[in-house]
Amino acid sequence: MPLTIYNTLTRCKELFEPLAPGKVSMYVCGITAYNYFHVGNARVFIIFDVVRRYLRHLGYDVRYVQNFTDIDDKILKRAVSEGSTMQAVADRFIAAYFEDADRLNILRADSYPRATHTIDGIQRLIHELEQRQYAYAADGDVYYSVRKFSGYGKLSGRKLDEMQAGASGRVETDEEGEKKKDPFDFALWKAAKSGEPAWESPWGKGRPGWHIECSAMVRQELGESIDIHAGGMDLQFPHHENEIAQSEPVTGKPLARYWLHNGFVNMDGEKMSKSIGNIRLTRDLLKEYDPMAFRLFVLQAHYRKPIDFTAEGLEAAASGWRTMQEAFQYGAKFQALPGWSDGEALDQAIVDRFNEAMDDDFNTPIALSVLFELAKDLRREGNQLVHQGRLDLPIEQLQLQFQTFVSLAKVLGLETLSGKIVAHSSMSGDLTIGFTDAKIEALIQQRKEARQAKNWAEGDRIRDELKAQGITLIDKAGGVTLWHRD
RNA sequence: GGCGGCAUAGCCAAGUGGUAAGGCAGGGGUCUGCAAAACCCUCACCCCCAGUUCGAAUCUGGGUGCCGCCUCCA
Repeated sequence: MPLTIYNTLTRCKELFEPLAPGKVSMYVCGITAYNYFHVGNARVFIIFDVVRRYLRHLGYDVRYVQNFTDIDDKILKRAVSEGSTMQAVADRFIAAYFEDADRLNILRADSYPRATHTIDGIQRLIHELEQRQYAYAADGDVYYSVRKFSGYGKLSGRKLDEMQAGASGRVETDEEGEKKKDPFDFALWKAAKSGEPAWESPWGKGRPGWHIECSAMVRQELGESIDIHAGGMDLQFPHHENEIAQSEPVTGKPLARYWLHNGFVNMDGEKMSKSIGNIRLTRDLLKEYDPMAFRLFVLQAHYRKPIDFTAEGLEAAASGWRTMQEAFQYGAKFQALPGWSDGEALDQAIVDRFNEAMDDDFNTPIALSVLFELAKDLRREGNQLVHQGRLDLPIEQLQLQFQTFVSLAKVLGLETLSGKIVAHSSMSGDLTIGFTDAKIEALIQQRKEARQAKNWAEGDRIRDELKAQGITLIDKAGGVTLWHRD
């Protein structure tokens, strides 16, 4: 089955066909750099990272662009309160973005355009809109004339008249409102206020409005028409609607063929918002949870549905990730066994099941169920090996399963980061080194003698001592004791 | 007021006409001096009512409940 994607623009699942065969251009709205990004942002980045990885897996050459908004009222506000500059604040949180995103195993974009580096493109676009009379200058500001664009509302499925009739709580009494010809018109360019960063322009000193940057950056980085444009649900209106309005009258082409929007992350059933004060920063979350556990948490629900962020849910995901980790770790044990070959073949039937799930609008919950089936098999065999010293399945089959597991997990960005996790988890690393295999064997022998003398207390003491060093004993029938490091 | 979404086991979550994936947690068992680990087994008729159909969690109508967008917000 070929890939089908739910397109917000048409409200249908559609067959995915890129503009240019074999190539995909993709733009994801990134952060406004005024703070560390929160878990809702993280969901966006994880989900579209997976979309990108899957497209690659299907053989597409993907060009992925994600912007940084580095001029904005919130950044300015923070700069003022810190006695810093807008650029310094933005630079700091952009650097932080990379630290956090890297930990979540989010692949680097091909390009990260910044609004302040796109001023020329923004001004050119505004100028073109003005020429076509989609924009008008008013006292140093420039506004987009929403009524001019017949397609306005096509993405979010609303009509201007209906919105106006019912807009609740809308206040249009500020001075900006007075300059607009229509309350739904929005700013493309804003006249400079004293003390704020500003750029020279045909309309006087000022700075870009809220939506124009993305239109300009998409055009500059990817061209006039792209394959996929993505972001959170709330960007549908007005942000993406406005992007379409700004771009399409100028280019005469659809801005994007497929519009994808993901559902929100709620906090214990409530919307995450500043006013409630329940914003959860990804950086803080990662102090408590393995980044991969969070990735698993996000991918266990379909991307278009809301997910509820709860401690219980995170714990469940962390347990699930432990299962997968064990499967990864047993791979190393299997590799050392005779019969493990150099091949990298995959189990095609399983790959097909995985692809079938992902082809259906990126159904990651089902894709994960395929991975869990593999992981549980691998874990059982691994345990069998450690506890019984034998395997039930032929090594060739295990190799196939393991390679398939690793390969498909990687498509979802689930990877063990080369032993780092293990190193971090052993708190008493120095002491562990002190316990050589020989010493462990000797202690086990002591314990065996104690137990034969029915000195259970001494036997348990030795077991506890080893446990404290991260060494687990497995007593088997016949007095044989196996052990392994955790 | 306008538009849209959701309601499946203790929790999370797939499934959109053919008799309920998967994860987490739980229960029972084997093994053990006890324990741990491991292994085996086990756990739902899908919010309510009516209808369509040989057959519905899945379609239609009605009801109830929850949520989102319309405002900077992922």
